[in-house]
Amino acid sequence: MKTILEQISETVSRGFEKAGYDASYGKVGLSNRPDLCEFQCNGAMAGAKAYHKAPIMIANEVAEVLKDESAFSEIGAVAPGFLNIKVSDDFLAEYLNGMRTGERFGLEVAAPKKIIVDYGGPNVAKPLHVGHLRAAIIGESVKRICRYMGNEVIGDVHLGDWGLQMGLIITELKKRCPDLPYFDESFTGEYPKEAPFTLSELEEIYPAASAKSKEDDAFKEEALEATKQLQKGNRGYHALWEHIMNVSVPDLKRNYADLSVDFDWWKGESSVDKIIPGMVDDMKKNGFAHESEGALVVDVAEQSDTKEIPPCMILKSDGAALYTTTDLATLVDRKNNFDPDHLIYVVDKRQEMHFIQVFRCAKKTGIARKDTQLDFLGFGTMNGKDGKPFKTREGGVMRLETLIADIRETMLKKITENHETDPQEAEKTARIVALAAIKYGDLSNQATKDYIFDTDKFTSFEGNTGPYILYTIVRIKSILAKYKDALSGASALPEVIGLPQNDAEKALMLEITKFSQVIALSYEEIAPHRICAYIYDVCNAFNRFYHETRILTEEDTARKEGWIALLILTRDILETSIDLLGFAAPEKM
RNA sequence: GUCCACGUAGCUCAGCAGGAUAGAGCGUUCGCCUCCUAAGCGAAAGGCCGGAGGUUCGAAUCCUCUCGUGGACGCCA
Repeated sequence: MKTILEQISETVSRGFEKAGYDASYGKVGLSNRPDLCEFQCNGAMAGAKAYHKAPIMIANEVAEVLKDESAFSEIGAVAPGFLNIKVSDDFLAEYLNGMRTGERFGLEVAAPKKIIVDYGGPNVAKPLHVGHLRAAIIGESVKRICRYMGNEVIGDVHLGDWGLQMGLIITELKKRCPDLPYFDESFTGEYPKEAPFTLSELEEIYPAASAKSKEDDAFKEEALEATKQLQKGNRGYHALWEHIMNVSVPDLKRNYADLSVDFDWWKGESSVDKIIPGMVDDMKKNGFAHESEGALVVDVAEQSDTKEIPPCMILKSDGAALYTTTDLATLVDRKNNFDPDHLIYVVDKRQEMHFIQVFRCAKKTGIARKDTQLDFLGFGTMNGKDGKPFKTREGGVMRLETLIADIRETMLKKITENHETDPQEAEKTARIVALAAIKYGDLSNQATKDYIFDTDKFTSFEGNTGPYILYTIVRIKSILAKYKDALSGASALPEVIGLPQNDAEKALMLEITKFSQVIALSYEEIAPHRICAYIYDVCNAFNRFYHETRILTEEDTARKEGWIALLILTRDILETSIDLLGFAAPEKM
């Protein structure tokens, strides 16, 4: 089904043609003067020059041609040359009924593409902290949007499980427990099945080792060497690495599940390690890679660059792989396993340079096809109320679990304050609302900008917040539930949406019609915040309508049934939209 | 130093394939519950869209310069 703007534009374009002008001037947009009209066309002013005619004359002629058009209840020319349009009730109701019966509410999708969204990047052995929140939330939403648009989409967590942090942990462990068999080079037996550390010990070991390496050069040297040994296949180190993974990954999975974030692939840097030697050889053989300052690099600077782009480093001067190496090898792996048309990296925007290098190198060396779309969606920093990076009161990095627990507690308090509820039920609802508060709070901002994580604001039921959205959906559900209860036996819910009965109802209907445009735009721009803005508009329109209309007590059955059908569509649109953002609504709250 | 992003109401943010009077929310002030969840709705006050030029019939939106803030600039990830 064509979007409402497309349909109206087509009609107006025909009008321009009939009046003797080029059809291209008939493009219609949303009105920016809702007090005057619902849709507007500015084509007459654009065409004035070409036709040497006053814009108002052109607009008048077009309006005259279209004055009997059944889709419009009003079309008029206004100085200096605007065409102001209101759609007819019949047209609007017909459009909504088309949405109701159409797949994806009439949203048209293009031929499916294969897309990989890379949006995790947590390091194993480290607990998730608030820095991982944005990647998870934005990436999950992007993945769902891509999928909704009919594409085949893979979400990959892309674990940091192969770099220096593993060497650091191994080295620190060696200092603490040198007698473990993993450090005995002559040991040939089987290593223990149980890890020599617990999760919380592991979480303590890494920061300790990291801190040590910053002060102690010898320790850092050792860690670098251990990293290299691990990558070379040292048996004991590899066994330790497996322990680290076995202890850490289940915990990561649990944390992501808590956020309703899930990945199709749990691959990591380690899973592409075997690819690296061959890839590097190819780059050398084909003349892409050369030595520079002891390291192996590929030049990626281009003539048109306005700044210097350093070469893409493939191997460090000690021969070890690094970030770029594994990212490139990952591209090789992904091509072999999935052959994606499009890759989207949801990563902190400070890593932009790195990805420019990787993308250019991949294209240049043929690791990515020339027509593969490589996108870097860099997100901004999550700041505290003071405008500085989000920290705990003590100034440390806050664990993600702690943050989520805090928000849940706040929500639980609010829910129990306002309503008497069963404690278990309240707990469940609090979890759902808390997730909405966090995710909506993040996604309603443009991803690329820094934003302020304000707990008080996000958990509020007032304003543009997750809880307000859920509250509105619950209101709708509540009416539908009551309506259903009153229905005799197995009668079906009414389906057909009727003509709007008042301004508030028409306004709600008009908001709903924007669905296709909004989803398509948020997909094109990879911009979930567009969906947030849309949802908020729909909720406001609904609440206004709700306030003016007594639905359940309406005596005119046809009217009432039309409203129920409209509520069902509103609910479905809202629930579909929040699902694209990565959260859901409860039945009651 | 070079390059990039951002600067919109007291605060937090939309709007940026140029259009008619720049929008929300919070906060402030004032109304509205015998009625489907008042966790709601309505209204008021609050702006030289950082500054200066330019392109255009028309600029918050495009271009140039300038000031301010943040970030990136080869062996961390």
